[in-house]
Amino acid sequence: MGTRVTIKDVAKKAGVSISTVSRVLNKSSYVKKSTFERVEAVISELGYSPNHIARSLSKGTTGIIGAILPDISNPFFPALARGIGDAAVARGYTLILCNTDGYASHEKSSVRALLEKQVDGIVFVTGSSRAVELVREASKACPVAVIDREVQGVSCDMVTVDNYRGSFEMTRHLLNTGHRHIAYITGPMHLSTSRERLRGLRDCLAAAGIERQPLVFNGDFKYDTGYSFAREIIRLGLDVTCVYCANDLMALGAMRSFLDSGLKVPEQMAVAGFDDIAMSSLIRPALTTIAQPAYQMGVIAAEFLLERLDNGKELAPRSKILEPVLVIRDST
Amino acid sequence: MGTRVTIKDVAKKAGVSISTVSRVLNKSSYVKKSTFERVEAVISELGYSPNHIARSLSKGTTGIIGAILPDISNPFFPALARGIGDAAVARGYTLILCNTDGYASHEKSSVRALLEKQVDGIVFVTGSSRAVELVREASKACPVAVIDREVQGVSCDMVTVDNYRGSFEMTRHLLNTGHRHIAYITGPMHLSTSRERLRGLRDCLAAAGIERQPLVFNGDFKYDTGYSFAREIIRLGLDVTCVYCANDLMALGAMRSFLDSGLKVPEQMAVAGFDDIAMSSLIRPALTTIAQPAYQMGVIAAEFLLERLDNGKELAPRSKILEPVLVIRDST
DNA sequence: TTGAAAGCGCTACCAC
DNA sequence: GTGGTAGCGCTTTCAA
Repeated sequence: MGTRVTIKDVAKKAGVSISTVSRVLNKSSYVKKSTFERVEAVISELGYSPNHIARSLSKGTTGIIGAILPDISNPFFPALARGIGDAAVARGYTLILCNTDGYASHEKSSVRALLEKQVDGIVFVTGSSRAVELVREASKACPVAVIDREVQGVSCDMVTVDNYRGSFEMTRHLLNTGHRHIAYITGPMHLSTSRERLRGLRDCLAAAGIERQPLVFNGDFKYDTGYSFAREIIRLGLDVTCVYCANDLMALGAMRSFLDSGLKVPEQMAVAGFDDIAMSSLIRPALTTIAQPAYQMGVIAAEFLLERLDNGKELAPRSKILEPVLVIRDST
Repeated sequence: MGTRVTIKDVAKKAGVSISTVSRVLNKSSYVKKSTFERVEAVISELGYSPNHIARSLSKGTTGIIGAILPDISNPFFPALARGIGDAAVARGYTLILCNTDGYASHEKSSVRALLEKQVDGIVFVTGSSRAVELVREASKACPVAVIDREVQGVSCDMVTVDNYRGSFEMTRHLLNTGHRHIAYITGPMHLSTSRERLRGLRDCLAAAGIERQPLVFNGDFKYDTGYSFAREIIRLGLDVTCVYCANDLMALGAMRSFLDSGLKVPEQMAVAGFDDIAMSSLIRPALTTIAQPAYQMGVIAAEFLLERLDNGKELAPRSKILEPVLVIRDST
């Protein structure tokens, strides 16, 4: 814990005013070359580094953005967080990270904490059903970019993946490979992603003239849930040739379950997921899934936000829908 | 972007001085009950929330801690980051996250960014060989807790895992299961974790009176590296019955490589790792590995730091060495 | 129990 | 080109 060197110390030692020191710090207006160099010399001599907090207070911006997401230890989010972080750092911003586990209460306290810290903007991956009001509250204080999970009725930048289309294509693939009796394990239904994926499945089935409805289980994106529903499917001897899950983690669980029960995947039971987390390409049989550009989503969302901060705030809300891609591997 | 309500507005509306408002905000000294309630009413009426930046400037603390780590999208770190974050939030702190990819230059700019932001403390997972000077520089400005990878010659809190012992035990297990011709793929050798793990291996071999030296490959903790060294091992027909890797990611790569080449794991080639990332228990054959309590490490490190911030800074540096545990699964 | 006022370290406007 | 100075919004003596 050293002594804090302030702009005043530099000014005194260089024999100039603090205004001048501030000018060389910010290169904000011309300073005579010799003065400039003298000040710079003193700065490095004293090891001075500006107090960003003080600067923030007087400028009204902090150079910090916040990211609110459900759980960094869920394998889908690290890439996303990395994308946000990289884009932020590239523009000289710094990132505060908040985990909510999808609880409205944690989302609320995260929003509050970030706003108190006067972050310049927030990237928000919603997890609770109270998303709208929280996004709205946050938007009153700073720009917000909603990412991954769509939030209706708010006006802010939004970056998502075309979940409907991804799911539609996956379903078509499933139909192409001969499956007609499909079980589907959903994600939490208050999330747009979950709803869209289910809708994609249904519409594709309908479009193909399949009248048999898929067997739908209400899941929650967790590995264990995939595992147990799969076990149920076996136990009940359900007439199903394929289990398609709303995310990879559940698909991995389901696959494990089938394998543990001695079923051959994909011969006796096909399994498909959604996300394309790292694990999915590494296990065997490798999982057929819909790849989401998570890193890219993070980058784009952060860039939307930062452009809005740098240029005027009065840009119209932008939204970007990224195209997911079907990755056919060995599980289907 | 709403109007910022300040303490002044509250004071005026409540007909008191800003000092009094500050007092009710901080409950720092007695305020007459009726005044207190009136102020509180105005606060919620106006939707006032204190500007943390201003508070930070005058108090000299920010309530923010920084975490510097190599890469949040490397599966070992999310749990650790979550641990740090949870402990921080529990104490009312907020977390800034920086990724360095192990580059000294990025570590340096991260340290700088955090110090400028006046963070109250830093949790540092070192990745470069310039760790010592960076930790030292950071320590001049705020408390630092070094985590996971040990840094010699600095005086700060430190939380690590007993890598030596973990590796020793793994080796004993390998010997117990009959392996004598062991190949070992190291991590980056400038990391204490890598060195300790190698030392554990060697010492255990020596202790068991095995004179044949292990075949050591210099790795870098990456999946692909495990994959290619394994392929080399096959290609060269090296006389080895077991490949032990300094982390799970490489072990997973090696295993994949063997499997792809038609070798049976563990019958024809055993594989062992270190870390116990989620994937390791999910693949088949499940990976034998040394489990590290990553989440707990994060929690403890953050708590060391925060206790130091709350109580006096003059605590002697503490260090905690957690015990890893051998998890025997199917790959050995 | 409350108010006035001096900072915290910096930026930015206004003079010279 | 450079200096003086009024804030930024809050905390914290010091008085009253």
